[in-house]
Amino acid sequence: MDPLSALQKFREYFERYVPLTDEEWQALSHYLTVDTLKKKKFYVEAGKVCDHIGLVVKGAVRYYHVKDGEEITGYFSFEDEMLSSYKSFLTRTPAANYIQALEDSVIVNLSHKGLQQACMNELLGFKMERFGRLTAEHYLICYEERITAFITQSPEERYSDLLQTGGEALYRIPQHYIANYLGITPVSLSRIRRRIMKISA
Amino acid sequence: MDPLSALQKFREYFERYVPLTDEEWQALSHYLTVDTLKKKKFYVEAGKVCDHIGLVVKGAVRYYHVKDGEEITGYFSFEDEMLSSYKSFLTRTPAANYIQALEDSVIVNLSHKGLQQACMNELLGFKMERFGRLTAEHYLICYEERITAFITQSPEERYSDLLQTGGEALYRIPQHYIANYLGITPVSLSRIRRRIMKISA
DNA sequence: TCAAAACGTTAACAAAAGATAACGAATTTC
DNA sequence: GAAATTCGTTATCTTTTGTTAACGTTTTGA
Repeated sequence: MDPLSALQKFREYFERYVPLTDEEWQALSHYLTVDTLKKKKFYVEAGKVCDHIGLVVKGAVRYYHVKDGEEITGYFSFEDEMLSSYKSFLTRTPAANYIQALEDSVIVNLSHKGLQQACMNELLGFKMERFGRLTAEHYLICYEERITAFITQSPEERYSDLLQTGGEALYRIPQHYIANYLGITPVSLSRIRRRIMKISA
Repeated sequence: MDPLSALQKFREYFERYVPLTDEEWQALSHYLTVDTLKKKKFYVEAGKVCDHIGLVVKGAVRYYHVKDGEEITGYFSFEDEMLSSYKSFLTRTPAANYIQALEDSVIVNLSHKGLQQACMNELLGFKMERFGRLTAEHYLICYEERITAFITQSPEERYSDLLQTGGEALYRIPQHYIANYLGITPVSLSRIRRRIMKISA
């Protein structure tokens, strides 16, 4: 993936929230970098401050925590999704989680400093602020729904729903990561799968 | 609680995120209403669009879903916290949940239309946008942490943590609501409480 | 004020999930 | 291309949770 079409993808993503003039885009793109992240490499590591926010233009990453020496995967970002350890990025405190590339990936990054400068930019400030609000709102809604699922649904229901809504991206993820995502063990997910198989068979 | 000091509380809350001149506050307060919500009355009902966002100035509310005829409590807002059925408010779609007063409450409200007007207001627009972003980010972080707890912790750990961080507000809430909040049944929470009692005794 | 409803706990049993280990298959790595 | 690792499933056993029902207590509301 060449840098120019990567940047173009970022522009398309941004303009889904806030339209830009060519001049504004010119100014904004100044603050962006196009980076590659090889499989298994880290976008963020626990204990370090996450200094950027990015858009996955190609590839996929997983978010995970380490508890009692075990990795627990909590989330994924695929093409056309933002990624960051949001709390760390927003509050400038050390991240509690790792973000690691599941595949060779291409990411368009905006550093914390770059974002600050873009927000102070006469031309861009208002639109950056608006983009930030809409992005935060978007994830707020996603998280709200996920919490609701934890409270109102059984693991089996959560998995069934995920199968319906998850799309093909699901098949790129190892089962035991999905189990973590659902809040259960891999062994338990395997049993749920067998139960569902029998019903639908 | 008189309306003026209720509004003053809203200003203080707002200025924790974005400072205002007296003139700006004058303009903003124009869009606000001070409402009372008697115990058991609804701030929002499932199926209806949530048309406002508010600040709890006095009292407390609970958020709940109804599934298979059962109420499942997912969240609470106490004094000095915002409340809204965010997804419904932001996307103008019917709410999936109820919000009900746990106590007689006083709420400073901003309607969707009021917010829009405030955002278009020459004087206020930028600051409203910024307040919206910071508020969304605040809840984003809260939700992120709650999801992490579901994934990485047992119900017992979640309850222990809640006891430490929850403060006195916890004692105003019936146990079975807390059980729902933790994603378990009231019976299960009762057992967890007994286990913890025995350990600390 | 008094009956009704709501609440928290406990018991008994069923169902589900966690922990651990084993196994072959697939994938990775050198 | 061979050895090592990872992965998904299954089995066994233990622990936890869910379900239902009962009970005394507190709170609510007419």
